Amino acid sequence: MPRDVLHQEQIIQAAIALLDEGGIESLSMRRLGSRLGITAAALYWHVKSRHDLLLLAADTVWGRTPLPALDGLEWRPVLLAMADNLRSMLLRHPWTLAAMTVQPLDGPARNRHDEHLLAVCEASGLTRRDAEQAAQSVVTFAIGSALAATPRPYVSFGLQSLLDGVEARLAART
Amino acid sequence: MPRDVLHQEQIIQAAIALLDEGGIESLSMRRLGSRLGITAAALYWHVKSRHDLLLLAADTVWGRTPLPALDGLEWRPVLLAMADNLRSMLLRHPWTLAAMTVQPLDGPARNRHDEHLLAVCEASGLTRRDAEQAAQSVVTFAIGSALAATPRPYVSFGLQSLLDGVEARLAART
DNA sequence: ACCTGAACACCGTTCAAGT
DNA sequence: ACCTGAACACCGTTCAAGT
Repeated sequence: MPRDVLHQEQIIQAAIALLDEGGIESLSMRRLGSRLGITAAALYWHVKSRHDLLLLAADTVWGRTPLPALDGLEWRPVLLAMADNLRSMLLRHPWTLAAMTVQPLDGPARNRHDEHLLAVCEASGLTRRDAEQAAQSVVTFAIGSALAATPRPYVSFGLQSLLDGVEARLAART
Repeated sequence: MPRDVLHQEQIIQAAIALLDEGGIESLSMRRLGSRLGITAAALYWHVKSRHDLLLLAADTVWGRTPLPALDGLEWRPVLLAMADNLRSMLLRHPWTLAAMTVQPLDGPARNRHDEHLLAVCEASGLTRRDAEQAAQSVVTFAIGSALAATPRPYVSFGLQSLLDGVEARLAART
């Protein structure tokens, strides 16, 4: 188990390298194997399938998205930063978007990111339900901006408007 | 040209059928050919490549998204309807999302949709620049909601908040 | 436990050759 | 103008067999 986990880790890293270089098409079991000095068939000892490996790779890069500290007082800039970090990670690894089209991701890293976002929204004073919706809206917009290749100033406009709307809802409660 | 265009049209329709049935993986030139009673190689007379065919198919279904009339007075419900129509089209043909990851779409149908959205935003009284940003924000959110599999009530929250923000910007101008 | 070799059932694309 | 056949260089996955 310790040895095997290490191998799987190596395989995922090599897969990410391949994906970053040539996109989703360039991840083939044969190519990946030869890069690791191994047969394509041998990969199946460590990984269930190409499909599964892709999901593992996607969750891994998701885990590289920085999560800003929660102790700051302003929730808006934190949300903006998280959206921007997520968007730029998705643009840096566009194959993650392709991975999402084959199956909704919910690896541990992705879940940790979602929970962090939710925590920020709750800290703003929104009700639990509104915070959940606000958090989901932010990821939705960030993911959409990557897939739709939305230019940065447009992203900023959309996010600001969204948060303005959320803030109005918040103000209406007090 | 008349005959050939008809053939290309048939090929695209058959491709869409295949894609709707089994997703992006199930569109193969060989399978498509055999469904049309033709060799895979023969398809290349009508279509440049599989990649190209996929983009043609995506633009075709984009063209099936209804565009609401512009004569209504309320821009908000029109925008909400357009976002909802787009989202449900994307969910009905999830392979369009995969197509977007291989290349930003800009077929005629897609462009017509974008222009319609822009026209609605401009009719609201926003400046040209703000209208462009608002329109882009709406597609971004709709596309994101399909890829992120955002549940419908969450989509509604996000879109309402976004439009609240836009409306505030509009009110500030007058 | 981990890996190889060979096999199966596929791919996209090109291109000479047919009609 | 439109299509076929054959070929090339690939795929993912399984599985007996090796160590």
